[in-house]
Amino acid sequence: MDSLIQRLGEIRYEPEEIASFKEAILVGARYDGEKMVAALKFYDPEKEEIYLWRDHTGHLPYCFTRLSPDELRLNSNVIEHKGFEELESVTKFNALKDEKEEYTKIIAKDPLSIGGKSNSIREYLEETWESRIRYHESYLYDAQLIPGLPYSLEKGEHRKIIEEFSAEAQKRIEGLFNDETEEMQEYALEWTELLQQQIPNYRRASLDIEVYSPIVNRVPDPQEAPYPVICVSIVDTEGEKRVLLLRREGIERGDESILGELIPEYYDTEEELIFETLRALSDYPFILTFNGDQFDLKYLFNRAIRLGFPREKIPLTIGRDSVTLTYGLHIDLYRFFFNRSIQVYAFSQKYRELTLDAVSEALLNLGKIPIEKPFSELNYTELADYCLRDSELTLSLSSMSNNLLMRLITLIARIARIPFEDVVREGVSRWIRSLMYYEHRRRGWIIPRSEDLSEYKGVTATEAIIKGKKYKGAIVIEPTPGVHFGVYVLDFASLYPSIIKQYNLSYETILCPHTECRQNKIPGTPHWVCTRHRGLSSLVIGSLRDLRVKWYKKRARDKKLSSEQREFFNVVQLTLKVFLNASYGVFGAEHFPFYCPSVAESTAALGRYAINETTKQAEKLGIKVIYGDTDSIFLDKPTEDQIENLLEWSKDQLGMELEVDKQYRYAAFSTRKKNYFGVFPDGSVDIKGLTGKKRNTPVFLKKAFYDVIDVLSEVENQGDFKRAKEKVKNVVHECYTTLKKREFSLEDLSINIMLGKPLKAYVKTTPQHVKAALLLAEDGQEVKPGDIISFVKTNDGLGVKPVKLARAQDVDVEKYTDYVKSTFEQIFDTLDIEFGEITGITKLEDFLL
DNA sequence: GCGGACTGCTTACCT
DNA sequence: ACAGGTAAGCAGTCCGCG
Repeated sequence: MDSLIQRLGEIRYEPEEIASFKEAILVGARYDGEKMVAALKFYDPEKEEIYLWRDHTGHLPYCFTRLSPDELRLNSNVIEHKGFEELESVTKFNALKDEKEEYTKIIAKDPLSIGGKSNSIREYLEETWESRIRYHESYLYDAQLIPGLPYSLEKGEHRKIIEEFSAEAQKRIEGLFNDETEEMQEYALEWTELLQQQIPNYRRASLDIEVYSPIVNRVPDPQEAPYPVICVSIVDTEGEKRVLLLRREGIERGDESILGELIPEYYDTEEELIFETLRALSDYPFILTFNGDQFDLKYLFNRAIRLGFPREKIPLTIGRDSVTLTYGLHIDLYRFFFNRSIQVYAFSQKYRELTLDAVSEALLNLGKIPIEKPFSELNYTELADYCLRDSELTLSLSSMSNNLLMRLITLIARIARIPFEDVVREGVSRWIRSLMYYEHRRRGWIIPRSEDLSEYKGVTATEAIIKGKKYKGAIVIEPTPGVHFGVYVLDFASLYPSIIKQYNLSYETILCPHTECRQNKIPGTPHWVCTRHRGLSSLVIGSLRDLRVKWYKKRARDKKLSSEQREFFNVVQLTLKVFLNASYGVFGAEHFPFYCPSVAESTAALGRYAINETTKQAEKLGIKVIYGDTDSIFLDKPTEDQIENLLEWSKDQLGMELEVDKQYRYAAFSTRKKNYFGVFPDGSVDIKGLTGKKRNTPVFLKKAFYDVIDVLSEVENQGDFKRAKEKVKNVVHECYTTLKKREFSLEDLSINIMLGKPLKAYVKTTPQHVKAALLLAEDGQEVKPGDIISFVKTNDGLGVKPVKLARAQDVDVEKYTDYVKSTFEQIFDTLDIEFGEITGITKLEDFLL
């Protein structure tokens, strides 16, 4: 062990600090507590190395107060604070009041002297501004540094490298923004410049570890790290694959041929195994894991400590809920895939469950290696194979679709101005917060405290339909039940961002201080909007919206471009979509630093206004509106002229772009909102909100449901319904009788519901899936939030049993027939008119007779 | 003591 | 830690019932 500790010195601990480089991407930023300066990490794509650059400009942490320097000098807690450096009088623009103000900048020697400890300077002052911004971010904003962009370094001075983009492209973009203000044009050009820069290849490796556990189904606690690490796999972008195994007594080799060319490395001691792992980790600029923050790297670190490695020599830094590398960057894919915005908008909900198996199965069509035996009983080869697959999957997730994931991270970093490791660990509201902070610093605006905002802008005037919500949201138009042939769906392209742009919404423009603006009312609210200045968020969100709609989305579909170019434009438009979709919501989110419910409320109110006015206009033109939700209206057999007319009207009267989104051969509605299906001219089907589609629906019912949909997708006209009816009847009848005869397996009957919180957090009620989960827990299985509980309905006991613990005779068939009935009623109700007139059948029970 | 009406909780979905 | 609106099933409570 002593010699190993000695050899720890061989492991590269930090990136090299060099005086010059030609081109490297800014990827990381942190505060160097030892040297007391900001430290930046740059990635050189040529040499595939990380460089360190420490600030030498003398930049220091600070915050602001409204006290004058003289008043402050009376406060000895501040002036005599050991971290106090100096005071400086500054003028800042207060956008809430639309006037300049004098502030005193309190400069400190280190970030913790400003805030973060009980005796920090901000604790001795009643009011401080900008004292809660993390130092490394504050540094980036002040230096106007943008992560994700290439820089050069000469004699210790870095410079942004901007690759000129073609004069032609520049002209075209300018052309698109001809009708906009100069300010808007500037923003559009700046964004494009930022987004079009090359994204390099990132040299990276993925890591996965396996740990011995004496208890089956129990993952050892990474804080304690009580048991040995028995296997480590590392796979990199150059194609190298390694598996490191710990020799243990009584373990067989197994058939190594299943590993192909790979030769596992065997280690006699765990210390050597961990040493080699740490050495390998420090070889790569980027290390990818799947849940490494919570498990793999945390376990490695704590295990290393436990084995006697000195903390300061281990090339890992452990945080409250993250583990970072001292040399490279740690990208935890679990954190990124967990991000709702990424899940929904970047990957269109292709994966639902947040496990490596589920995510890779959904995105790569390849899952983890199934194992039947407990971990401790696997032979070396089986263990190696299993562990290797996890690393391979993790790396593949970052490489698929031409490195989509790495590109997304880079682009988000550029827009939000945050380091890569924060992109992966933080949510969209933090990204937008960062972008807003950057803009404030650049403009010399003081960043308002949330108290400042709520003082003037905290009011809402509408009442939400849902109890407990803060204001009224979108409207859903009551559907006209029945089958409608020839339906056109029109929608507003990014409705809320369009509204924010068009109506100048921003925290400083809503309820602004000028009396003459009070006339400029938002329909449906008592709020008014500024007529003097363009709002910051209106400008930022507006320019991003226009770029996405007018440039990136169009180019992503431009057949004149190579598929590679199109793909790039598509990644950019996806990234913009993530930001835009959250841009309205954040203003209604309390934890957002620019929380401004009046902005959110006004946005929603204008959305209702737009849809209501459009509906009125459609009806004026003689078109029947059969449904609508938030930003869309469904039209019954409109003519080309009528559509054209309505689109024109919207552009002229609302200033917003209404588009034809889709067209259905027919669409079927019941009386339920958010619940319909539509058949496209090519026979494919759009299903919205129907029970049969939901992920908790048992397989047997889902299958019957999709069989029915198949039949209905073939219906071309009213006349076809008669034959379709017979087929549908057969399908449902078959399902019903098979159920009655108990011929479905338990798996077919299982209901799958996700556990939303820890079992003990269910204090108000005990839903069925929780009852089932409690039975699993009793049986000794680990159950945690995010797990999908599979259970069947039973006659005995609690009325439910986990599939794993149930027997066929336990099943409550009656309960399942209710389920069948309610699922198909959603469809039958829509067909009521046609079916009903012929047979008088509306309810399933009658239908089956 | 039981059952129907009602409210609230929970999940999954829609935009 | 982006928002609100809707459907569905069930848990739990209240109230009436001579």
